[in-house]
Amino acid sequence: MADYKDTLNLPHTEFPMRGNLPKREPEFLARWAKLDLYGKLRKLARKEGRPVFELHDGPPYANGEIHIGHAVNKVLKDFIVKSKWLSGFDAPYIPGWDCHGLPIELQVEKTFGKPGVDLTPAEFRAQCRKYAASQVEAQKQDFLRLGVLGDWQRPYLTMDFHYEADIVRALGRIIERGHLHKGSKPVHWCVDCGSALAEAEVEYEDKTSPAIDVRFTVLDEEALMARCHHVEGHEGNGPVSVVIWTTTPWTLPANQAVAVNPNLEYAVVQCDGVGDHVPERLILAEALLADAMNRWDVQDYHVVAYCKGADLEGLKVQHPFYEREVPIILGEHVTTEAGTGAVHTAPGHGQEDFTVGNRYRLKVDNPVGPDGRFLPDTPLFAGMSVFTANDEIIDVLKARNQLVHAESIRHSYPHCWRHKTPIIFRATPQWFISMDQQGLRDAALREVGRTRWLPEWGEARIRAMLENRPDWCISRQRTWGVPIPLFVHKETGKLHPRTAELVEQVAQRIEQGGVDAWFELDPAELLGPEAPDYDKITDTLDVWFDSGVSHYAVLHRREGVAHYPVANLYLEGSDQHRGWFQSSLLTAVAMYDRAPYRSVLTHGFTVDARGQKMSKSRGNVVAPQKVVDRLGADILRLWVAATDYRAEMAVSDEILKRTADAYRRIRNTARYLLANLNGFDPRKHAVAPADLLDLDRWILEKTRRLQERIVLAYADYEFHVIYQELHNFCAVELGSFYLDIIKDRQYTTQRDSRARRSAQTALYHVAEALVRWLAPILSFTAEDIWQFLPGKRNESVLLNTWHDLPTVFADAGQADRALADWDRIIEVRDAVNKELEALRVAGGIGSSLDAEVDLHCGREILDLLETLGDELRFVLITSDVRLYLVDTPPPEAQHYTLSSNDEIWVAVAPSPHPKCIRCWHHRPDVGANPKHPELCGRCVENVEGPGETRQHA
RNA sequence: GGGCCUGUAGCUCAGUCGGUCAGAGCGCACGCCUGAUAAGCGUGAGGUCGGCCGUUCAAAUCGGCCCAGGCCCA
Repeated sequence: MADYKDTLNLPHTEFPMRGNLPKREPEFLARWAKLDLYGKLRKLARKEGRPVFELHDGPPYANGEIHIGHAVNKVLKDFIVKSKWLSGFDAPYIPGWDCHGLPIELQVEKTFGKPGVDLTPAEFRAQCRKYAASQVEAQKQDFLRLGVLGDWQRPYLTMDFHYEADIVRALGRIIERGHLHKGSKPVHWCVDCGSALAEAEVEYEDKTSPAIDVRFTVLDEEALMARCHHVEGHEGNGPVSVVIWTTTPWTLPANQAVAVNPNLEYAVVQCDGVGDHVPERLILAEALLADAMNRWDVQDYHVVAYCKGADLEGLKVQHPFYEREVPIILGEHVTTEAGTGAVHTAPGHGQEDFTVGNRYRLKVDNPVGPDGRFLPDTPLFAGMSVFTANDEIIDVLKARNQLVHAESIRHSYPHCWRHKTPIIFRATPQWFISMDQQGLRDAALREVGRTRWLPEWGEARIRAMLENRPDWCISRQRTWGVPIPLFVHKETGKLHPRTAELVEQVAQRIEQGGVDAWFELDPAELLGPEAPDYDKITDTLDVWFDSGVSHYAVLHRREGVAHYPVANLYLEGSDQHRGWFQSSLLTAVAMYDRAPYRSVLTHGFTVDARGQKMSKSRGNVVAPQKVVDRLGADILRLWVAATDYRAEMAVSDEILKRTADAYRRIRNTARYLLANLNGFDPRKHAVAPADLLDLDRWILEKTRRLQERIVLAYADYEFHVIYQELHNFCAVELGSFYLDIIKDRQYTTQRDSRARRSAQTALYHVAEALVRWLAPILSFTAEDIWQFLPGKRNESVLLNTWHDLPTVFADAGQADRALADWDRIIEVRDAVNKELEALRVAGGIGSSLDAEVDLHCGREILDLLETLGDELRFVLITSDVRLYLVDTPPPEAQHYTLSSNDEIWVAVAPSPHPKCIRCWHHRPDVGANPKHPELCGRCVENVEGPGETRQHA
């Protein structure tokens, strides 16, 4: 049997079928690094004068390994940046890190001990700086490994000296514009440390505390009773008191109000013998009435009136031992979990009290000193330690007949992690950025309206937060942070009159020597002889302020960008509505009266297959490093692309496996394109659009239209749409139709025939387009493909823009008609396939080429199919097709109605003819040429004649 | 407890203003091919559209309640 294999044009490529990504991706990373791809792109952009699109990076915190959420965030940004490059933009990307703050301090403390105790603050800061740098380096390696393109040589770090200096300058500008406010706020306070504690330094342990019920006597009984609904018409008798319950009697000297829940039902209860008290009326939440009476051991009581908590607002009550009238206020934080439903409120001693107190403009009184003792001017309790004062206060209450009941309880209470001693809440002086004193809130809300929020609900979210948020407390009492470099007059408490100038001088010093330049500064250097009159503030800034001014320290500073710091896009997780989006907005509005971004895009959090959050304790964490090592970064990237990131993003082994399946399909499709482009030189062999076969025009038009959708989807950040389109294109249009059909033409026609070159021309354009579509997402794989594509090309796919696909139809109308015709042909093919399958199951055939088809058609569909002539058999991949105008279709023919309402009857049968060993079609003319007894006529012509011609497929 | 959001086949996603049997690809099952072969092709089976109650001639699509989950607060 003669072998005709070498007369065929079989596909061939060195492009490997398997990606072997974990091993090969690092090779591409090395290429890109050597090439300085990012630098080259920037240079190219400048040369071409491209418009800038700036995605400004939100800095991750420089502590710990990156988790999958970091990966998602950076990969999404990378999709956008790369797609912008391909769309012809100059898309700089400067990655950043957030480097100051408590978590790093805690890490450093673990190793080196406490600042000011085990090492000097300056030494401590040096260690923090070193630690942060090491974390940045480690995270950078992981981000790089994901294939994220950016200026990794020069990232921004909030601890860079110039960044630190700009933080100070930003603060200076905000102060100049009148937003700074000095106030006080309760913080966790350890009386043994004599200092504030951060949330992370607080441990909860059981503690025994007094629990007391205290009378706050209502001053205007009539006003109260007027607000109530009375029971049985009588009002009861005796004094009226609201009863509060507290486990911290020592906070009573600072009391400024009594809070009730506006939605709860309150009862006025006639009690004629609580202890040995005279007849009286007590107010407490109805839901807690039975509990309280039980606690107080009172059997004899009855309700004389009811009211809603909201009805009590504004009534005045008498402080139990001071000459002080305090109001009843409303607070949702008041619950019926314990107590009386009335909460004594001391804004200086509790977070919630502070918040609700702000609303009512209550005084933030703090009679307790740093050592936990009442200040000397505190009546009754001066000098006493708060915990020993508890008993004293109970005695005073008793003596004044204001104590209803006292007992002890055991409950969970915050303790200092160092001393293991109970801590207190104590108001301390702090610095705030005022939301309202210079209209910051309103201006910020206005800017929210001028920003595009994606998804749209982001606007409602941040708006609600801004409307309700309190002033921004920007001061911290920490070591590793940027100083609030202010001088405050010892007598007047006022800022130095030359503050603006001084801040700039400090900034310049910090620019040279980092934050230590302030901490080590002798005030006399700046203030001269005035120095003794001023306090040098040693507070540090909230780290949210650090990252919040990146629009100034990064965008504003970078050359080549417009002078105002407005980024095209910020992109972070949806938690940043409270975090960075807000801190950036507030600082930018405070400094410039405008938002730092035009658009804000958010993504959801990663969850497991069941939609539950990831945590070590649940054991459902997916580590990006593991995914990269096992499957490759491109698989991780493809998963990110495939998932609609606006909601939660589910990851699991199965999901990643499916992603890897999809990857393989895409990769193999690309591989097959390359394999069929073997020997194709686009400059020499490309067929002019007018000379292309119909089927090749079809795929080119399909490709052109798909590209339009893909480019649009990139512009809209709809990556999951791209994934679906791309995958379907590979599987459906290409895999099961176009590529399957052109195999015959590719393999059997002559190497340089128009038939074959036409298909290669189409394949070439498809490949050129596809590799670019892939590049932002499957960056490694696209680069891999790029190296194998025929024709002269530059070093990286990213150095190009979307492929300019040829127009193959005269106009859109003609293209529409052609595509619609092919849709009908595909439906005919589907019908034929069903019949072939039936025949195959019945054992009549194996390959579809073993069969012949008889098609009985209505007039219109017949006309359409006839235009393909003999080439219809290639479209159906059968050995022969016979067309009939429907008359009386044979009984074995199956009837089909197309969606166009065309009707066809399909009959298939095994071909009676011998099989051509070269093209595998069964033809009557096999063996007609004695020189080639096993070949069909067309193959003979292709082997040693002029070669067959094709028009359509 | 509050604000914002999510819930369509095993997986990832479509389902425009409520109206032809709820779609696609993958996966799965079965078959074919062996000239894309740790590939490719064909056929097929999978869904109470989270649940309940309403509005409507008609709801995955509108309203209410509930359940599950997420982010941010309390």
